[in-house]
Parts: sequence; C-alpha cells; structure tokens
Amino acid sequence: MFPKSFAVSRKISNFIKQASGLRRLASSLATITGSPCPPRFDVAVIADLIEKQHWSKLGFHVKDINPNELFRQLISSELNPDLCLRYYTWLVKNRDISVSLELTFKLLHSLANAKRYSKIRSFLDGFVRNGSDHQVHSIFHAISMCDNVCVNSIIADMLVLAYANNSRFELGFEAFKRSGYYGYKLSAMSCKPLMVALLKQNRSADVEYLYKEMIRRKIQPNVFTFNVVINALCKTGKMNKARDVMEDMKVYGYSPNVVSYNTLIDGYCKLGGNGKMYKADAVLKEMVENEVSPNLTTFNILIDGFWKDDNLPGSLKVFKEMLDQDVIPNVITYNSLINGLCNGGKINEAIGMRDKMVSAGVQPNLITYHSLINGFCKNGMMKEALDMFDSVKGQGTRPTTRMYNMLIDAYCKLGKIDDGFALKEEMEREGIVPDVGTYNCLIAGLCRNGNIEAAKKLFDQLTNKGLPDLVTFHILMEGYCSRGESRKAAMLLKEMSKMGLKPRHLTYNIMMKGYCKEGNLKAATNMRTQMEKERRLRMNVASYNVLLQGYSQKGKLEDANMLLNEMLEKGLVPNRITYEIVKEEMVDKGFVPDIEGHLFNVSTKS
DNA sequence: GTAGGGTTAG
Repeated sequence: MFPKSFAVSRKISNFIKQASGLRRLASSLATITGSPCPPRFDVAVIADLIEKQHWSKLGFHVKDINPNELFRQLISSELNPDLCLRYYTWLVKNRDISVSLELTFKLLHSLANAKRYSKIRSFLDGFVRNGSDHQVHSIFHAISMCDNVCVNSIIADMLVLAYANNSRFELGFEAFKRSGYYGYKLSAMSCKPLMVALLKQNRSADVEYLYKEMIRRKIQPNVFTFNVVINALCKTGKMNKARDVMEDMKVYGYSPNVVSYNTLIDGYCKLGGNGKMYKADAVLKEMVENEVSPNLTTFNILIDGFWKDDNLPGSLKVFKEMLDQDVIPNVITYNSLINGLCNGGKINEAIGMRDKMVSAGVQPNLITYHSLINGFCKNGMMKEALDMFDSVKGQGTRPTTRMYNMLIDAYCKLGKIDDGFALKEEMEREGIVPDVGTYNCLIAGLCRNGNIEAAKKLFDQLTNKGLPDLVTFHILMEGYCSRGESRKAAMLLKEMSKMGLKPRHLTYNIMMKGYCKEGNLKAATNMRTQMEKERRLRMNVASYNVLLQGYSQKGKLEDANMLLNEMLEKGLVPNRITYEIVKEEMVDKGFVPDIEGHLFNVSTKS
C-alpha cells in the first residue's frame, strides 16, 4: 500500500535535499563572490499579504529574507507599485529599516510609470520633510538609473517642489542646478516657489540666475515669475535690467500687470539719487497709457516715495489724488503719511492724521504707534511719547523691545540716564527681554555723559551674557578715544576679534580718529596698515577724512596734500566733510592743495 | 501666488 507513496515522498525528500544543497551551494558561492542569491518566495503570496495588510503574517513569512532584497524583487516583479509603496512604508515605519536610495527611486520610477503622480508628490514631501540627509547629487544619481528622461524629469521636478515647500531652499536650488546638468526639464510651477524663496532671502543674483536658466532651458515663465524677477532686480537697483525683463514679458505674450508696474515704481522710489521720483512718475504715466489702473498699492508706494525724497507736499498731493479717485486709504497709507509728517517735524499734523484715520474707521496698529512715539522722541516731546506708550499698554497691546529702546534712547539723549535705566527695569519686570540695542542705548548715553566707568560695567554685564555686538564695541571704543584713552580702545579691538566680531571700516576709522586726536599720527598710520593688510579693507572716503584731519591739524600739510591726491587717484569722490577739512585746515591757512578746484566743484554740487 | 508702511545704539 505504501511503496508508491513512499517512493513519492522519497522523491520529494531527495528533491528537497538537492534543493537545499543547491541553496547552500549558492549561498556559500554568494559569500565568496559577494553576489546575493535570490531568495525563493512567492510574490503572489506576499502581494496578497500586503494588500490585506496582514503585517504580522507578512513579518513571519519574510523573517528569513533580507528586506531590501525582497523589496528589490517585488519592484522587479512588476508587482503593482501601490503595493510596493505600501511595503516600503511598512519597512521604514514599523521595522525601522532604511531602504537604499537606488531602490527608493526605483519605486518612484515604477510609480511614475503607473502615473501615480500624487503618490510621488506626497512621498517626496515626506522624504524631504523627515530631514533626509541624502546628498542632492546622490539622489540625482539614483534618479538617473532609469533611462526614461521624461519620467526622470517628472521626479526631479517634484523633488524641487518638495524642497521648496519644506523650506529646504538651498537643496532645492541645488536640485534645480543638477536638473540642468542631467537635462531634466522642470516646470514653471516648481521653479516659482524656489524663486520666491530666494527673493525673500534677498538673493537677487540667484533669482536672476534662475530666470536666465529657465529661459535657456525653455521653461516658460508666467506673469508671476516675471514679476518676481522684476522685483529682485528692482531691489538691487538694476532698474534697466528690470525694464528689459518687462520687455521679455511682452515677447512671451504677457502684458505687464498692476503688480509689474507697482514693482517698477517702487524700485525707482527706493533708488538713490536725483530725479528718482520723476522716473517713478514716468512709469505711472506709462501704466495709465497701457490701460492698467493704479490701485491702492500704487498710491501707497508713491506717498512713501515722495516724503522720503524730502517732498512731503508731494505725498499729500498723491493722498488727495487717491481720495478724488475714490481709492480707500488703508492702514499702510496712513502710517506712511504719519511717518512722513513726523519725519518733517510736523507732529501736530501727524496726530491730526491719526485722528483722521480713526474717524475713517481705520484702526491704528503697532507701526502707527512706533512712528508716533519715535516722532515725539525725536522732537523732545517726552511727555507725549510716554502718554502714547501708556495708551498702547492700556489697550492691552504688549509694547515691543524696540518701543522701549526708542524711549530709553530718548531719555539718554536728554541726559536722563536714570530714567532710561528705570525703563529697562520696567521692561524686565514685564518680562520683555532687553536686547543688545537696549544696552547700546544706555552705554552710549553713559559715554556721552562722560561716565565711561559705568559704561564699561554695563558692557561687562553684556559680555557675561555673550551679547555685545559690533555697535557696542564701537560705542565704547569711541568713548575711550574721546577721552584720549586710545590704548584702551585698542584693547577692545583685540577683544572683539577674539569674540569673532570682524572689525569694519568704521572700527578702524574710530581708532584712527582716536590716535589722531592724541596727535599720534604714527599709531593712526599703523592702524591704516592693519586695516589694509590684515583685513583687506581699502581706505574709504571716511578713512581718508580722518587721516586728513589728523595730518592737517598737526600742520603736516604736505602729507595731507598727498593723501588728497592719493584718494583721488583711487577714484574716490571727496565729500562735503573733505571739503570742510581742506578749507578750514589748509586753504584758510594759506596752503593750496593740488586738487582744490576739484573739491570746489564737489562742494557746490552736493 | 507676485507689489506697499515703522523701530534704538556707532
């Protein structure tokens, strides 16, 4: 009865023996050759377990199989990529297994082939968000393992977007560049957030690069991207280039919109130099000619531009114009006007404007109060400043550190240092943390009052907190210098370098001025050498002015004359202060410098 | 979605 079945089982057991022998052989070969032996498993069974999410069963089933290896097989077996993704998630989340970049992107390639784009998008979002520490170049290498450029482009594009959406702009920028090297075509949709982020970080040159690359790679920009580029160029004063981009826009079939024009107008307003408002006005005319209506923002830009160009009547005229055109002013409009009025010393009119805004139903905000309190402070109206400060507190608005700093500075400038300190204590009681600025105002106040010992004490307190900044050092150095204690200032110069604060032009100018004041021209010149040789900072006009004053006051007029020639040879333009020094210390004393005529031209121009 | 306002100290 049994022989047949016995024979069968013998066959089976032989087969198993052979098979296990082969497997042993293969695995021992694998250890020798290093090539893995594909483990035997049934894809259908595993797929079924994944689909039913029977994870513990799956765990048991695959316990002897290398998870990465199994994953590789699953992807190669043309198993539904959704199931592969599910298995991947389980591996990473529940079994804490990291999957190689190559396999990860193999998965993404198969998802892309199955057009599971939203799954790739959310996958990459998580991949980037969880702080993947993979290098961008390794990722691109993994992407390039697939030959399909279209699929790779889609993945690269989504990667750039994921970086941008997760504020990993540096990596996003690198991914953008690498996409170019690999010839992957990105979409304008992914480039835009990257561009906006770069703009927000004031990296205008990078925005410009991105734009040029988009054009080169034939990624069609849209109105928004064009406007971002225009803004980046305007922010760096490259107005002609900004205009060129506006022309490019037309070439691509887009008309500049109100944002494009506003950006350009604002660019001109914020540009230095003469006639900027004339240019801003010309753009305004141009936009109207092109049938783009100015909006609230346009008016706000102009109002702010005019008073900052010392043309407060211009601002008020624009304000009237906007009311005539039934454009409703907002809090920005009023804040700008109030700031302009305060700046022009018209405090009462500023208060009037505040009343006007309130009756127009526009609620003043923190910026309004900042402007008004600053206006009071700058015009010696301490009582009014404090009253407004109290009313802010009374409204339940928490005053800011800077608001306190404005008041503390105002007290100090009135010589009421004690009141300044009282305010500092008040802010500490209120739990508002004094910052370097608070200390700097007080230290400067003490120095001005000649109490440098107290200033140094406060400085030491600040040092214990690890807080002093370049300004703190400058204040104290100047304090010492003005008392004829340049040596102590020089000690501070060493100390600041130790703290990792890099001296600037101003730092050396303060030192040179201190030495000159003491008549120690040799030390002043040494300081110059230190600045030029050690810091590679070239003499600027202010530095020359300091030395010029030092030399001429000591009667070394020939040396002063040489300094003047030297600065001119370097292409530096003497300023009003240069002229005053030359006139008072040289010309009035009968010495005519070589470049007197040139200086005269400068002084009449400015 | 892209444009506009304020803030001390040297």
